[in-house]
Amino acid sequence: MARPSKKEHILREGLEVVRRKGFTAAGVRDITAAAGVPQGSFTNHFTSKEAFGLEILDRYFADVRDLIAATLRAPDLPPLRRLAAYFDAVTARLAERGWHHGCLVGNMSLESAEHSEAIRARLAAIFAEWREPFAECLAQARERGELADGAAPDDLADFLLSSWQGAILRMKVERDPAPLERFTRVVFTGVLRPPPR
Amino acid sequence: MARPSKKEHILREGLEVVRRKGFTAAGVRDITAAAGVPQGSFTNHFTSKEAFGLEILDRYFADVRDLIAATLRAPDLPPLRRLAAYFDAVTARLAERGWHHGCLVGNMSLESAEHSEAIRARLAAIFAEWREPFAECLAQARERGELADGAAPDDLADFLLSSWQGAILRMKVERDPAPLERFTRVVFTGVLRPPPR
DNA sequence: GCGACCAATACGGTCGTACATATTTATCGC
DNA sequence: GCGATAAATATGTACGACCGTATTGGTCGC
Repeated sequence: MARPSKKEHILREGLEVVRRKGFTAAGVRDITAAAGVPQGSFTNHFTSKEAFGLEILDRYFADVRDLIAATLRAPDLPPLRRLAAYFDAVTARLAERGWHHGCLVGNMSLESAEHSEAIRARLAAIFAEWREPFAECLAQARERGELADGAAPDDLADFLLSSWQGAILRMKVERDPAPLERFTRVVFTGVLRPPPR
Repeated sequence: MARPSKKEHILREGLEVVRRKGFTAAGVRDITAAAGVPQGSFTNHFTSKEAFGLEILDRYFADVRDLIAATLRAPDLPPLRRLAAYFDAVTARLAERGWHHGCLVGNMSLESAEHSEAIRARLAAIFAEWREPFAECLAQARERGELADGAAPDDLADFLLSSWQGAILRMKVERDPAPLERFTRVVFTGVLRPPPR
């Protein structure tokens, strides 16, 4: 066929640039410079910047899937513990970036969903997939009698996912983990309470 | 002084353009064109685009203050009713825009907080002020025995505010009010429950 | 006539994208 | 084995448009 592609390299470094600067503000030249490739390489691998945006979204969410597998689907933990493990793991990753960059999915939701119908649709699909492991966890918790009656697991899952995005938003503004900690505190003492007995 | 300034006009129309396109993507020429003024007028009234951004933030939040006064501080409603009135009023405004544009504060939090320290600081101040009427409402509800013990009013207020931003984010992606409705459903049945008796 | 505002134009730089050409490599006929 | 071929990738450069900002002079009201 042909020689080894630098596409992966562009995606990896480009994702990083977009996380730092935002999708609109990150120029094609910023991306290729970070990847150490000439400008033309971008055109070769991506039909447009929008197409590139779709690919980094997929790449980012693939990583989220791994995180979900390691936490929400952990085999030997009770459901609510798995939930807590997920939020803790994300918090640790956000800490690595000094509470600066937040979540690519959330960032592009507010920045790019309006500009591009393709990106908006992809984001919607991502959120739909994202909800499932949460809903499963919550359903299991209720089944085991560890979660009081209340909203349906699907509703609760979407609520947690959305609210978590809101907490990350606040974290970005305050550059401080307090909003994340407040989230887990309120959620695990107020929202996900055990049934009365 | 001098002849009537077009600054207000630029701010009003510019705010609209920024809400539609995002702060980065909205060019100075877009703004002046929407206001029907020549380009130079922008330079005359704003030392930079960043300064303009700070002013539209203030302008936007002044409107939020009015909404708060009309709902969260309504004299003749019980506290939790006032909370619901606030979320309903915001939902009505988002509906006017076809669930497209979300909240300027949230948008700039994810898009511009990283680019400009001045904007980040202003956003933090806005959120701090925003929390107060919520915290008051919640404290009153607890005082009147209409809200179960749990998280401190300050924590709960920030949690609600953040989570509401998250719900708006999801609304923007799905272009549908379902996330907003889910928010109020979960919050008013699960988070803000009455004390046991 | 002075200060505040309006108006027009221009600057240097960057944007996303296009394109023509060169280089590398897997595959296949032989 | 081996050279030809075709496909995929790499590269360098250029386009036209737009970016935020600056500058200059005109115009109005006090």
